Amino acid sequence: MKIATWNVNSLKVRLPHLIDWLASESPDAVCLQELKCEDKAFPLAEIEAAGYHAVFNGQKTYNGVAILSKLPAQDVQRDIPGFADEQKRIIAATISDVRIISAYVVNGQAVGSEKFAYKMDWLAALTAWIKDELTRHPKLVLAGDYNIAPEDRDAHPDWKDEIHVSVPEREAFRRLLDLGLADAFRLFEQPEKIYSWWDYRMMAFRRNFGMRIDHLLLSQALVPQATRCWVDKAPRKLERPSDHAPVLVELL
DNA sequence: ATGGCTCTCGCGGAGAGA
Repeated sequence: MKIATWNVNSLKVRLPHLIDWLASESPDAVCLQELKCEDKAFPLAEIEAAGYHAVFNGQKTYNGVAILSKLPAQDVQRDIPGFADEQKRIIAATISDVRIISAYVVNGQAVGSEKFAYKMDWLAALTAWIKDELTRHPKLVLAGDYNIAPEDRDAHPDWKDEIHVSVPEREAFRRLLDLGLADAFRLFEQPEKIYSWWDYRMMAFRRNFGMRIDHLLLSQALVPQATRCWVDKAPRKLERPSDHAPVLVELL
């Protein structure tokens, strides 16, 4: 089973890239973030024509998440239960016997800002909810754009103590791992300087001035099933790319 | 080097992203 996460930065603009990529990679499930479209505008016909089911939690202009899957999704959950939030950042579904969550974590703008406080509150609510989900679903994948580079080696060294690499954010990420989740990427030997996001400016992609902020966290029951995890940089090289590259994990 | 992109809404230019 191949599971991917990809922040597409507008599903409408990236649809041709997505359709081509589904054909070439043939993932069993794909978590998407930053759809930037309402549910009524979701391109369901095109996705179905590509051979995928889709469940989605969309919003105009901002945010929006989806799960595409070859098998139909069951027990679909939208948003974090009990957490009042206008922003559409969560969708969860069971595919086969695996609970899959597509999460678009708050950006946070700047350490100490109001948006940063929202990011920390949001992560606390996510962590409490995932703890609960794990009691019901031993096989769980928490996939998405975390807007956190977990360690120094996950960001170009010019980033220091700023948003995405700050201590409080990294502690929040650690609290997720402490639930018994494992960063699939770090289960395997990896080359250095692998990132999943590069700014559109400054020729950042060409200079590999990026961060690894898109992650697939696996529950303990899934860790022994993981055989490979990698970032697919190919779609980032296309014309009009998303600023994020997809990340994939392969499970037995 | 944090600007200098790219996206959305909507028709000019602002806000957000990371």
